Amino acid sequence: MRIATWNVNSLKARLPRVEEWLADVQPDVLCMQETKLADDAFPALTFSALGYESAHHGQGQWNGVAILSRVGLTDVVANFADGGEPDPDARIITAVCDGVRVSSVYVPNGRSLDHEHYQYKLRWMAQLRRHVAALAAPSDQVVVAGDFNIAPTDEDVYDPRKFVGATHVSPEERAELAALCEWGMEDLFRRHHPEDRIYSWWDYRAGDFHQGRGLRIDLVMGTAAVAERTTFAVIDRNARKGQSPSDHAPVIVDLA
DNA sequence: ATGGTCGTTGCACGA
Repeated sequence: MRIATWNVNSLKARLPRVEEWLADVQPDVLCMQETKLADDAFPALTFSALGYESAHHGQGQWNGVAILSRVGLTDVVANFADGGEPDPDARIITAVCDGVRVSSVYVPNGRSLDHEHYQYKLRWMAQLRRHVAALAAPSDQVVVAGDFNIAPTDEDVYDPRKFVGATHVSPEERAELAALCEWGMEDLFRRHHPEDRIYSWWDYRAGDFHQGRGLRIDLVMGTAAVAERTTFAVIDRNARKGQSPSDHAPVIVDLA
């Protein structure tokens, strides 16, 4: 099973690139973020014609998450399932695909450490853990994939000096991610690339992509039962090149 | 050293 995550930064703007990429890469499951579409504008028929079932949780112009699958798509849950307050933003959708419970997540950006949105980000990560725990046990096959807006370590940042005092790298955010690992999840890309400095997001400005100035903030987290099945992981930099790319590249993980 | 681009929408703002 090939599972991937991609923040497409507007599915309306990116649909041609996504279609081309699906045909090329042939993922079995794709988690998308920032579709920026209402549910009734989601191009389900386009994906159906390509062989994919889909589930979308959108709100219109901002946010929006989806899961495509050609290996089954059941038990769809939009928003959090922990019984707490629902997120007013469309940032998480969950489904079961061929025995793996998959969540597509778009973690709040945080904006700055002194911004209210940063507190929202920290609360969101805590609720994500309650959501996962409400639906599954650490011994189950569980994947949480998406744009976490957190670089797990300084190895995931092109120049950590430039991010002192910024979001995406703060100890509090990293502690939230570590807590997900303590529950029983692992960064599946890192498992296969323990030392490589490889990024998944580059600012559109200033030629950051071509200058290698990026962050690895798009993650595929998986429980041990999934991690043991992984044979390969890659970040598809080619998808960040060419005409009208997203500012994020897809992360791809293969399971035996 | 600074700022640089996209996407949305509407005539800024979020990332």
